[in-house]
Amino acid sequence: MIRVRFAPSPTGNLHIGGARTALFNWMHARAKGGKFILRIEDTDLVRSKKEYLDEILHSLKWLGMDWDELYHQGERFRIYRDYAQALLSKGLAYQEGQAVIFKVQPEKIKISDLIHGDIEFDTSLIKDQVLIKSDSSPTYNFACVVDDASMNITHIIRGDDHISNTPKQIILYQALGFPLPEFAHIPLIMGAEGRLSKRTGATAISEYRALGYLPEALVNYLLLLGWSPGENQEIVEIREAIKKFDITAANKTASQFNLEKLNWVNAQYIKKLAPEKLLELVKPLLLEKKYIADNFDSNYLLSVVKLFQERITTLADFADYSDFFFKQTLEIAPDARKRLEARDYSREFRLLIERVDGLESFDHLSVETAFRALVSELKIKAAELVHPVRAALTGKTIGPGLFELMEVLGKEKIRQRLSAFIKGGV
RNA sequence: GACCCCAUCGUCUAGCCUGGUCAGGACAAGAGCUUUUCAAGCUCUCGGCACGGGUUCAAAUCCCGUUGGGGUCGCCA
Repeated sequence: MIRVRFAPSPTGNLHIGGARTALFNWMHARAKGGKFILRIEDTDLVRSKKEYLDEILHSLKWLGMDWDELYHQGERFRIYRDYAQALLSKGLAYQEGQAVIFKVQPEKIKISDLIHGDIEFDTSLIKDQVLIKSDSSPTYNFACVVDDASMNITHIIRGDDHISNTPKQIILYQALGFPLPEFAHIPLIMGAEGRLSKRTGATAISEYRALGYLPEALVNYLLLLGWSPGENQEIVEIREAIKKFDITAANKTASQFNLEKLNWVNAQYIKKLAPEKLLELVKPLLLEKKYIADNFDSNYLLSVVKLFQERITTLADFADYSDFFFKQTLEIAPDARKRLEARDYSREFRLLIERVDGLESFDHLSVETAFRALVSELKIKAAELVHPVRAALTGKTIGPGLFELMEVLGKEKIRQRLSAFIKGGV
């Protein structure tokens, strides 16, 4: 039985790199019918915080990763002490004050990493290792080995940055008489300028959630960083990805996080959504912005959603782009105002209101027919009236097709908004 | 500095193991089509095997070195 683990430390949020490590572990377990174990490494008594733990758990769930077992190192100090005691009695460790320290013997260690192949280390370069600190808490490497062994972890899939911890851990496996697991060190995710940091963009998974990225899209993108489903495939559903996943096929090279590509993946997922589903996702954001109330007409909302589904990159875009459908008083963007002030459109707007009001069946087709008839009579190009009308109705110079949005907006709002720009009233 | 890891378009990657297909795709960028705008979509273009040696009839692919990048050297995890 394959058993893997993700072992976050609740001293910060779940970030992009951690999520990818968790994902590769989870994928490996799910691909091979194994178990995915979550182990909270909260041995740092000072920096570990409950809020971080909650955030990590929530982010993992949001991304769709479920775990089969959950452990907290904070509840296992007794176990680490006992193993340290055993090493003490075997004469493999010594005490220094309250601390227990492992005596490192010089030897050559060779591991066969599932991703990197053979890696050799010389332990004479490693100094004696603290197992139990003076405050009686275990060190990372010690607790990690004791737990990985006692939890029967078969594959340790973790970041490249742990390669140099590996020999330190292997000598502990040997001293404790534990069998060695397989190791797979996956490359790190970098930012544009070196390390991925908050300076270069969002790092926490929760930030991406708030920004309006879909978990499926984020997972898909993360998967593409260091692994490929093959056959030039970019968009891959998680079920299919699990079938194809093979940890030994993961890349060795560090990859750079690229927001543009994430945006593209996210837009692809949004486009694939059923409009009703997109409505559900977008509704909380509109409620939060007070654009709508809880009992808002969902047919109207659905029509608006359909208008924007193909043109948004994130869920947050929706609220920004579609505000004019919900706000009572319109904000006119500077470039839209310029359009409206180019000349006096009072006559055209007045006529358009009349035509629209007179329409028996009101949909984008009939609106367009009426509109085109009007511009033809006025002997102007459609575009000459389209742009100012859009500006007056939406406060923007960009957006969905004018006639489609007019259909959804309705006669009443069209009349109100156009009137606002008619000199001397209607 | 020591030790370790890595090296294909600007970015993510396929190809590498089992040398021999114009080095393929995606994002971004540029152009065009479409068009009432912005997107989307479609078509095209630009652009890469870090460098130097070997091995071989043949090297992105195997070997060595150089350079470059990254990681680690805590009683943090």
